[in-house]
Formats: sequence, C-alpha cells, structure tokens
Amino acid sequence: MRLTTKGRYAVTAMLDLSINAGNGPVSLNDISQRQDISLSYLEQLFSKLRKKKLVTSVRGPGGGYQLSRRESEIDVAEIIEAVNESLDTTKCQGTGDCQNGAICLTHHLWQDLSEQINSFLSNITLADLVGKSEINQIALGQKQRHQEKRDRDQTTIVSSAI
Amino acid sequence: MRLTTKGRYAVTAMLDLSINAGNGPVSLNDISQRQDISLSYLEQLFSKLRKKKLVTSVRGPGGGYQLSRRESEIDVAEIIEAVNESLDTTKCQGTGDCQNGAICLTHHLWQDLSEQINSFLSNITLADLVGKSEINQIALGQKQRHQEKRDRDQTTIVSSAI
DNA sequence: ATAATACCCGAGTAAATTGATCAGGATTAG
DNA sequence: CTAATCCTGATCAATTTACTCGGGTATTAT
Repeated sequence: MRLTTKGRYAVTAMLDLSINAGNGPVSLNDISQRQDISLSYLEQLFSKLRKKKLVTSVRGPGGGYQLSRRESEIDVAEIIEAVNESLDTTKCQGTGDCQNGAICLTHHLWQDLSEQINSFLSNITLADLVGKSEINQIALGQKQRHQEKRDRDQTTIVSSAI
Repeated sequence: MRLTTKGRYAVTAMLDLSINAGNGPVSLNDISQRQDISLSYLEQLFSKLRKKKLVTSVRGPGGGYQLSRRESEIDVAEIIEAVNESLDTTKCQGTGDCQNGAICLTHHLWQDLSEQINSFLSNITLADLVGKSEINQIALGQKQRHQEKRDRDQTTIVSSAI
C-alpha cells in the first residue's frame, strides 16, 4: 500500500471541484492556485480521473472540469484508486501466493487491514466531506485568498498597460 | 503513509521469532530460510528492532535473537514503526500546517484514517497472531520445509566429505 | 478570422526509497 | 583455534514521486 501526496492531491482536487461547482466548470488553473498544486501535475491526475469517468471536461475559454456523478456517489476510495494508488496492503495483491506459490505467515493480517482501510474510505463520499463545517471554513479562507490574488493580478495587468 | 515489504518483513520475522522461540535464541539464518527473506536485509531490520528494544541479541554460536517482552506485549503497529514506516497518512505528519502554514482541505480525513489504521494495528499483538490456527498451519509447513532443507544440506556436507 | 483560454499528451528529470549485495569486524561456544 | 553468529557500513539497480517543459488541439469571445 502506498498513500502519498498523489492520492491526497487527487482527493483534495476533487473536493475543491465539489465546493466550487455551481458556476459551471472549474478550471485546473483555479484549483492549482487555491490548493497549491502544480498545474501540470494536476493535468496528469485529471487525465486519470477522466479515464476512470469520475469527471468530465469542457474545453475552451470558460471550460474546465465537472464531477460526472453526484457528490454523494463518489467516494474517497475510488478517487485514490483512480490515480493508481492501491489500497491493498498484501504483498501478493490478495492472491495468496505471497511466498513462492504458498501463502505467507502474515497474509491474513494484511488482508484484514486492507479491508478496514477500504471500508473506511469507501464509506466517505465527497458529499460527506463537503457537509463538514471545518472543511467549509478552510475552503472559505482559500476562496478569499484566491480572490485577492486575482485582484492583485488584475491590478498588475492594468498598471503594466499604462 | 507507506506500507511496503519492509514493514511486512519486520512483522513476519517477529512472528517467526515468536513461533520458533522456546529452544533459546533464533538465528537470522533460520528466519531467512523459513521466511524467504535475504539475510543481509534481515540484519538491517533487526538492527532497528534492537535499537527500539523489541528484541535482544545473543552473539556467538547458538546465538540469535529473542523477544525482549512477552508476545502479548508487542503489537504490530510498533513493529512497523520500529523499521521507520510511518502509519501516519497526513501530509504534515499531524501538525496541521499542510498548506504553507495553514491547514489543508483534507487534513481531517487523513487524520481520521491514520487513527483507524493505528488503532487496528496496535490492538493486534504477536500473541494474537500466534493464537490463530491458520497461522500455525502455515508455520508448520514452513518448519517442515526448513527441516527438509537442513537434512538436504547435511547430506550434501556428508557426501562431499566422502 | 483571430486570439485567448483551457484541455490534452508525452518526454524528461532530480530526489528519495526500496530491497538487496558485499566486505569486513566483533563475540563467543565448543 | 575455529566456526557460528551478530554487527556495521558502503554500495547499487530499480522504481516511484512530484514536477517541469514543450508542444499540441478544441472552443469561444471579440
């Protein structure tokens, strides 16, 4: 098992998408700024999320990404799996041939752990996360900082045009 | 978080130690053969386990390693942590400064998951694992194959001495 | 039409980690 | 003394991560 920045970024970005939906598609540029994730890296992650049909894309100006299902029907486990991070903790990926063909001493332990992790994460949907007050608090702060940055950039453009 | 062969090997080796204790110290050579783990790699892992006081060592012929506490007082979580695999899944290692100083959108999610994993693994001791019938079955097969290998090696030595 | 916006795609890369090997010491039982 | 065993450190190939770069292509606003 491996749970690194990759899976965390994917979940974070999907959550950002949920929270900031409502005004049409959300661009990766906005997510990149709000969540502090490199744009190119986001593109790679969303390519996988799109292939796994978790999001749909709209090209061109005003375009971006949208959730392809309702928030309540996308759980955290499938987002992590979509970006290729396996939640399985066994050596043999569950097959049971961990020690040259035979089962290893600790196979059952890892299998049980994998089930625990999986049931925990697949029972949490984006809707659950969006419903949490702490998360909305954090998101609010991020939106404000993002808006301020936009304003600054705008000022820069105007002043450089003078 | 990272749960790879390293942590699995450590738990497997400690379990082997529990099962095959009783006739004095267990040598890494035996564990290596029974569990199919490279001897040098085992040495690296046991160096860490010793520093974390989970095992004690006896040098010289007939030497090996022993558990430094009772089986019922060593849990799986501490074995994994002893070999440097953190069970924490947050980006910030729990501090809460995940996004340049501020807390990130998904901090609480990963914190909850980490607690789940930790409480699961720290509630399982070596004694619990040794008590499972499946595990003893597997261990029995490993002991037999190990004994057979010993016999073969012995024959080889004898015949080469002729 | 044209330019701007945004998605799309593949190659490349530094740093870290993993799992392993090798070479040598130190310690102790027989 | 000698063999078994622990102990230590160096080194290594392979893999992965998180990221950058350089180019596309589709769509829309002007």
